[in-house]
Amino acid sequence: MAAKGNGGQGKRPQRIEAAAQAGRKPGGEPSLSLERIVATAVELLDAEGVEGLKMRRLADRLGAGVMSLYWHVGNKEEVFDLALDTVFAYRGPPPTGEPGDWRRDVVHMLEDWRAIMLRHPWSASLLPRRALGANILGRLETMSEALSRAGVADADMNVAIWSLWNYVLGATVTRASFALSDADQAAGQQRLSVLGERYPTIERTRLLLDSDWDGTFRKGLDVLLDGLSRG
Amino acid sequence: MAAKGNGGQGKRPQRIEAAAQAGRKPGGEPSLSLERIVATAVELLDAEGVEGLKMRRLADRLGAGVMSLYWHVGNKEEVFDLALDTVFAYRGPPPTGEPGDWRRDVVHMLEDWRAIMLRHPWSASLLPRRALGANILGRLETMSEALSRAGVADADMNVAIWSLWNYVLGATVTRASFALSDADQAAGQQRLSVLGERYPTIERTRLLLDSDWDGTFRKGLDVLLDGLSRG
DNA sequence: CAATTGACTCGTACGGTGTACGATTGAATG
DNA sequence: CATTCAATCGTACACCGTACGAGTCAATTG
Repeated sequence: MAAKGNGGQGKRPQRIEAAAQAGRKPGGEPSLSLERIVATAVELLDAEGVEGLKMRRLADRLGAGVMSLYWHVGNKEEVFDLALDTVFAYRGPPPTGEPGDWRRDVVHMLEDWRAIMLRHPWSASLLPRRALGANILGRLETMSEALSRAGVADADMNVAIWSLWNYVLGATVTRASFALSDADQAAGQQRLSVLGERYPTIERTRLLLDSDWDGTFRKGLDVLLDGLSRG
Repeated sequence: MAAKGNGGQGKRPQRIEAAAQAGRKPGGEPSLSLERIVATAVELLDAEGVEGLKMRRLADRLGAGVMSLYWHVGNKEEVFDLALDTVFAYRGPPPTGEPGDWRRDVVHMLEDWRAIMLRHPWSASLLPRRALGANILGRLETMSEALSRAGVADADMNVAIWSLWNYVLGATVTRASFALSDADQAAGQQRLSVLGERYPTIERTRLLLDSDWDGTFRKGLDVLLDGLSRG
């Protein structure tokens, strides 16, 4: 009730069907379209971050008036939803290798997912507060199928799926957040000076300093997969 | 560079020290104070969510003028940072039981953390984009110590810490996001109708429907702890 | 052909936001 | 009393998302 959280598409009269026949500039550009808007939104998010996405700026990049966007989009929230789900499209594992290798498939999908979130850091911070789009659901389905093939019983499926899901989401969110907060060196240095006194174990293990994020991610994932497939 | 990401406190001239001697209302209220501001911000966040926190509304609740806040706070971002870290304070495990039970300590802390995030759902969605405050670092330290006691070598510590951390963060973020998006029933129903065709495995395991979140969380955590303590 | 429709674009305007700036208050200090 | 300084607050401004309605053109219809 607090959040508007519009899961399905709204019931605006606009843009029921049809595309591209009227209203192009004298130059001859393809005019506006939902695809172009979303693609540009992703560009802008990549370049400027979540708070850098303003409707006016988006319209500028598209060479259009601000209000023209609202024929296609409804509101700004919807732009976020669409950008998020667009970015999470999954092409599936490469066909090389044996077809039955469920573990390879799962790892590939999760690492692909993580790579996307690291390439588009805004997506990690946006995911928590948006409903799941088709592409995200598709990834869940893909993972469920693979685990089913791996012999995980339906009764244990929820634990398995959510454990993996949570792990990847958490890993990426953490990683993205650290990459950002380390950007300002001054604060980092200041943090270090306090570290030795108040957080001795953290400092000893150099937890925040030279974590091998990729390796750590893989190892933790292995632990999880071992435990889950063992039943 | 995209985000301002002010890790440490700023260098505003205001509020270096001192508190409470001047400027109270004729009534005799304790006037303004950083503690009161942050506490009220948490109240407001609990009641209205992230986008419900406006400086004017916060000032109203405090019976103060809007700009009075800015003597204490710097900007709105800082209010978020402070509210977040305040909420994550940890009192430590209950002293009952044997002192050496590392696993109980770790589980207690993680479940406490998760409970907090579920009680304050905004905190889960805010955590991804903010730097770690003192209380969050404290939790990392507590966990490191417990794992060290458990016999985890320093070399393996990063994997252990981050795996657990990621798991809890992901689990809570996911949980909070689902609680919100299921609030609008209409969209949920619509999603179900599509589910059977496009996502058969999801539907068969009733993944999104009757997940036992608490039980699932515990089981996944056990898998992880088993694997990690085994080395 | 002219008239109508409807997809699409966009300028203007409005209410709401965070906050810069300077005026104001009142206790503490000389 | 005069000065200082912590603290409060009203006004004003730039910027935001977007409601509203007018404008443009291709396709359709008579």
